[in-house]
Amino acid sequence: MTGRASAQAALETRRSVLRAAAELASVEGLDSVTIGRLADRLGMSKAGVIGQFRSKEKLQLETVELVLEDVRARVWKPVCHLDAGLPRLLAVCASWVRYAADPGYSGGCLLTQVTYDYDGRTGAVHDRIAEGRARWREVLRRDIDTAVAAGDLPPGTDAAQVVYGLESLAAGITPARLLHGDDQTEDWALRGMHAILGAPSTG
Amino acid sequence: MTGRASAQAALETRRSVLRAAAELASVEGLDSVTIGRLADRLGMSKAGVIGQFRSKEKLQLETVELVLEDVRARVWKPVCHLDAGLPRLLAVCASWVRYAADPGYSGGCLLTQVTYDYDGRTGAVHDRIAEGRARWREVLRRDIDTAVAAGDLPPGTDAAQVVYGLESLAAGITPARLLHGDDQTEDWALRGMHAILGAPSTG
DNA sequence: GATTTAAGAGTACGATCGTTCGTACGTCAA
DNA sequence: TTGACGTACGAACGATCGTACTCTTAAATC
Repeated sequence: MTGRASAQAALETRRSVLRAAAELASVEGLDSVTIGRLADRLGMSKAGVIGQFRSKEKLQLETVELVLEDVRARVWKPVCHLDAGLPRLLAVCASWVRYAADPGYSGGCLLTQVTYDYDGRTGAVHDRIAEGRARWREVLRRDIDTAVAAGDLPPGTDAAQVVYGLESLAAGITPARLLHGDDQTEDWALRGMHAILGAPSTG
Repeated sequence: MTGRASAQAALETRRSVLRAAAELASVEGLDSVTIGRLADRLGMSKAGVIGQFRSKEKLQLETVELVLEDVRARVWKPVCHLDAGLPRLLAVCASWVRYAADPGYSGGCLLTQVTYDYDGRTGAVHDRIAEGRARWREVLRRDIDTAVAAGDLPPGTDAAQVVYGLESLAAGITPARLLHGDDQTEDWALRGMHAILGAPSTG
């Protein structure tokens, strides 16, 4: 059997490695995260870093898993208890843009970064990102359909088009912030989302 | 003096290197473009590849310059002769999304790729991208202001917000296409832009 | 036709990449 | 206390990175 204290210490190590990997990846991209640099940054040996995972790709995948969980916890979880349909959609948009504008990584929202980085590649990371995004789209689409059924959105609304607009506006926050220093990105994105959803934007 | 024929051959080499670099960068990102892989792909030696440029960063910068020129030629140039204001804005949107949906690189629009890749970094590539995007924003903003003055957009229109919406919708095309295989991204983006600009979307 | 010039090949350099090995140390069960 | 187990280390592997050099070769100028 695995010892308890050592297992907990190992878990602690995993988390610190993943946290460092996420921070680094947000700035320079997921494949600029090298074992050696992580080892240096953490004061560990390369073997100690990679030993927790079995390969670099596994480490990358776990990093993706970490950020997906982070988004789920900070964007979806605070609003999932609300009434399905437009109310929850508006709340999702608010927490979404808030997260994107202040994700806790110095290189901006890591999910956006990895999404645009791996969209054109093949492999496990691409597939995982595509799957995660597809699920998120599904969540949004369901609430859009509910809103249409409730009469909160016009009948005949193209849910896919609405989803596209929302995710594009959310993803635009990071480059606007980091390339131009825009500090109103959260407002811009949220107002755009409200326009799409037919909600009045309070000044 | 530089010979004419050899200089032309060298220029040919430059272009083929840059074209290969752009194609590779669109898929795997600008810093996955290594001298060795370019040399292999082009059937050249590493020295022959890098000899045209003085360092890898110079090659990266010239690749960025190439794609900026490409966008200018294929997005802006076809519509720049139109009347300033809303007419030209609508035409820009059309050629913009058309370009983003079919940029000629197998990894999607390279400008979008590099933008989201380097937004959080420091260095010459980041700075050049930021400068290019700032100029593009300026072009858009001017036509928006003209449209407002002409009464084609409501007075009090927030030009920065409109610009943000347009560039976000354009940038959303690539991941939607490549991650989910969406083939209606051009429509989605264009309709979203028309909604922002208050133009009716013809079905 | 001889001289000059530059493009590109070839080779090598030190650094770093991801990965694998043997080993030392600490923790648990027996 | 002993034995088994797992963590993390240090060292080393072959491969590849960007760059710097020499050398060949072909074109341009005289």
